[in-house]
Amino acid sequence: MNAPVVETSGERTAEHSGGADASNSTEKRPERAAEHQVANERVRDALRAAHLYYMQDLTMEAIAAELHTSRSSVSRLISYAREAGLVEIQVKTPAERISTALQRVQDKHHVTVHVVPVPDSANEVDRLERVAMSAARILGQFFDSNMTMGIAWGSTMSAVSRHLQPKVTHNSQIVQLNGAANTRTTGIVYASEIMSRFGLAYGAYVQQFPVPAFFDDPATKQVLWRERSIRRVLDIQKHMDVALFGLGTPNSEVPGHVYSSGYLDENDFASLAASNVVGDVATVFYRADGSSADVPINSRASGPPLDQLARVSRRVCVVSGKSRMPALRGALAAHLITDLIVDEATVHGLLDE
Amino acid sequence: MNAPVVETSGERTAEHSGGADASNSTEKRPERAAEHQVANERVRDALRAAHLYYMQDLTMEAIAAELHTSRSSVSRLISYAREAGLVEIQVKTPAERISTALQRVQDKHHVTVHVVPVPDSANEVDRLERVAMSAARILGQFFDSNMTMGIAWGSTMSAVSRHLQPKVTHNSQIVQLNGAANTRTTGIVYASEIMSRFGLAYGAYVQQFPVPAFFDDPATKQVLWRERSIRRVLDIQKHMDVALFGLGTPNSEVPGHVYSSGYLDENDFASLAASNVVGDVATVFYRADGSSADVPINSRASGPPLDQLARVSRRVCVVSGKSRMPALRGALAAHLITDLIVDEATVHGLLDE
DNA sequence: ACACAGTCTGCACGTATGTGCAAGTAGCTT
DNA sequence: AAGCTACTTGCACATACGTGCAGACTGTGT
Repeated sequence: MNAPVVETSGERTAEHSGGADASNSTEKRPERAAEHQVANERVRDALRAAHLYYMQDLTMEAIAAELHTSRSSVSRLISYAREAGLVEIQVKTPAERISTALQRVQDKHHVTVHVVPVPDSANEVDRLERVAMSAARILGQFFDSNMTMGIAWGSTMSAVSRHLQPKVTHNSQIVQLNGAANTRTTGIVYASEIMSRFGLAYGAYVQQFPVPAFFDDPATKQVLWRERSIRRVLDIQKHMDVALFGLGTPNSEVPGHVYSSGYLDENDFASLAASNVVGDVATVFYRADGSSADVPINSRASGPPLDQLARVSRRVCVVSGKSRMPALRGALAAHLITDLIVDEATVHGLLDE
Repeated sequence: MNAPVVETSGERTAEHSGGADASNSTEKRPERAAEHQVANERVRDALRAAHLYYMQDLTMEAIAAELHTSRSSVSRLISYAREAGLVEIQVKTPAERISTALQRVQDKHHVTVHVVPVPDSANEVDRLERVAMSAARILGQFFDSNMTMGIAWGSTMSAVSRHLQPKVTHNSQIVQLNGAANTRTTGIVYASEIMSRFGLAYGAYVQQFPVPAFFDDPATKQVLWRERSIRRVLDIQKHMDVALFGLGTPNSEVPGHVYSSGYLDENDFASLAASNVVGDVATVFYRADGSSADVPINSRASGPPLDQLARVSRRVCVVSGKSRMPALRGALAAHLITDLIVDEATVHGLLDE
C-alpha cells in the first residue's frame, strides 16, 4: 500500500536488499506477515537507538547495554535509521550570515539561494556531484505527504537521484515533466531509473511520461496531447506542488543530457543559435531575458510551457558550474525559480552584475 | 542587539566562555568590532565545515584539507556548530509506528505525545535527566523568532534548562509564569538561572516575574496585580505563543520544588488534601477531574489561572516518573497540554485506563 | 530430515573522531 | 616594548565508531 509503484512500461531498477517490493503482491501471505513483523521490530529498535544516540547523547556502548545487544549492532541500527530517513539532519544558515550582495539577488528575483560550499579547485564532475548531494538532502524539506513533485530529468537530476535521503511520505507522487525518447533509444530506462529512485526514496507513486523529448512534427504533439492517457499526466503536471529541475545550456563543456545524446540535430542547433537561446528547462528553451515565445523548437518540446511552470508554488533549481551562468540568469529573469541550489563559485559569478 | 538580556533585578549566571555578554554595552568600541569579526569568521567556518560534514559526507580529514587547517580544528568547528545550534538533528517517528492505544489517548485529549525511551531500570533522577534532555531538543521545534514562551520554572524546568539546544531567534522573549520568592529566600537566583539559560539558548529577552510563589494574603496579590510593572508581565503572559511547564504533585517521592522548599506550610498541605488536589501547574492546583475552582490556595498563587493557560496555542508539558501519573491525568482532563514529553514507563501507565 | 541460501550477530581489527597539553598568537596593560 | 591574559592551534594519544568475517540462526526446497 505504501510501496513505490512505477506506472507505465519501463524497467524497474534493481533494489537494495531490505526494501519492500511492490511486485508479487499477493497480499497477506503468512511469510510476508512474518517478514513485515521482523522489519517492524527493526524499525522500532532503530528508532529507539537513534533516539538514545541523537537526543540523549548516549554512546553506542551504552545503547547496546540498554538494548541487550552488541555495540556493533547498535552501530548498524543507527546507520539504518539514517538511511531509512528516520533521522533528519539540517544545517541552518542564520539570516544575518547572508551577504548583502546575495540578499539583493534574492530580493530581486524572489528566490531563496542555498549555497553549496565546493572548493574552487574541484572539477566540474565533482562539483556537480557535491551540489547534487546537498540538493538531495535539502529537497526533503520541500516534499511531504499529499504532495506531487514534478521532475525534469537530465544529468543533474540523475546525480541528485543517486543521493536522495529517504523520507516517509503518504499519498504523494512524482511526475515526469518531459519525455525521454529520442531517435536512438526510447530513453525510458534512463529516465525511469531516475524517477524510480525518487519514488523509492519518498515512497511515492511515479507517473512516467512516455513521449519523445522532442517531436519531429509539432502536429504530432498536438494530437498526442489530446489523448486521455497523456492528458492525465499533463493534468498531474499542472497541479504539482514542487517542480525540480536542472538547467540545460547550449554552451557548456559538460553539456546537458539533452544536448549530447542525439535529441537534437544540426538544424536544431542552428535554430537555437538563431533564436539566441541561452538555456532550457525540461526541453523548453528560453533567451537571456527569460522569454521563450517564438523559439521554434518549443512547439515540438515535451516539457511544460514556462509560464505554466512559473505557476507552481515551489520551483527548485539545481545548478552547478559557471558554464551554466547564462542559463541561470535567463531562468531567474523568467522567474522560474523559487529555490536555487548552487555551488559557491557560480553564486559569486552571479553577484558580479 | 541580539544578546540575551535579563530584566529586573537578579543575579546573572556566570556564562560559558565565548558567549556574547550584554553587560558593559558601550557599543562599537573597536575591540568589540574586531572580536565580532573573529566570531563571525568562526561561525562562517563552522557552517562550512558542518555543511561539508553533514550534507556532503566528507570526513573531517578531507574538510581540514579544504579549510587549510588541522583535522582537530575541524572536529572542534563541528562541535561548535552543533553547540551553537547551527546543526539541527531530529528523530522522526513515522505515524504508523504509534500504537493504537497511544493513538486513542492522543485523540481523546487532543495531545501529541513524544515518548522518551528510558530503561525501566533507571532511577527517578536519571529518568528526569533523560526526559529533560529530550525535551530540550524537541523544544527547539516549537519556538522561533517573534514568539513568546512562558516558563513555569521548577525542578523539571531546571533540568530542561541545563540541556537546551541553542537556536538563533530574533525578537523573541521568555516570560516567567510564576513567582519564586518564599519565606526563606527570594528564590530569584534559582529562577533567574533557569530563565537566563533559556534566554541565552534562544537569544531571547527574558522577562522575570519578581513576586512570591504564593502570597500570604490574597488581597496582597490583588493589589500587586494592579501595579503597572506587574501588569506588564501579566500582559506578556497572556499573549504567549508557547507555554512550557512540568507538573507538581503532592505525592511524589521526588516532590516538585514547590512542595519541598518552604513554599507551603502544614496548613496549606492540609488544605490541598481537603480539596482533593492531585497536582499543580505553575503554583496553580487542580483536582483529578481537571477542575481548579474553589481550591483556596489558588487565590494566593502567582501563576496564571488554568483557563487562561489553556488558551495558549501550544502548551508543552514535560513529565517524568510514574509518581506524577495522577497529576498528569488531571492535567490532561483540564486540557492543559497540547504536547506531552514523557518517559516510556509513564506512558505505559497512562495507557492502562 | 537434510542441505542450502539468506540473514543476523558479535568479535577483532582498522578508521574516524574527541581531547589534554604545550606551544604559539593576539590583544591589552603597564 | 615587555609582560600578561585569554584564546587558538596542532600534535599525540584516547576513545568511539564502522566493517569484514566466521559462526549461528531461520526459513525453504528436495
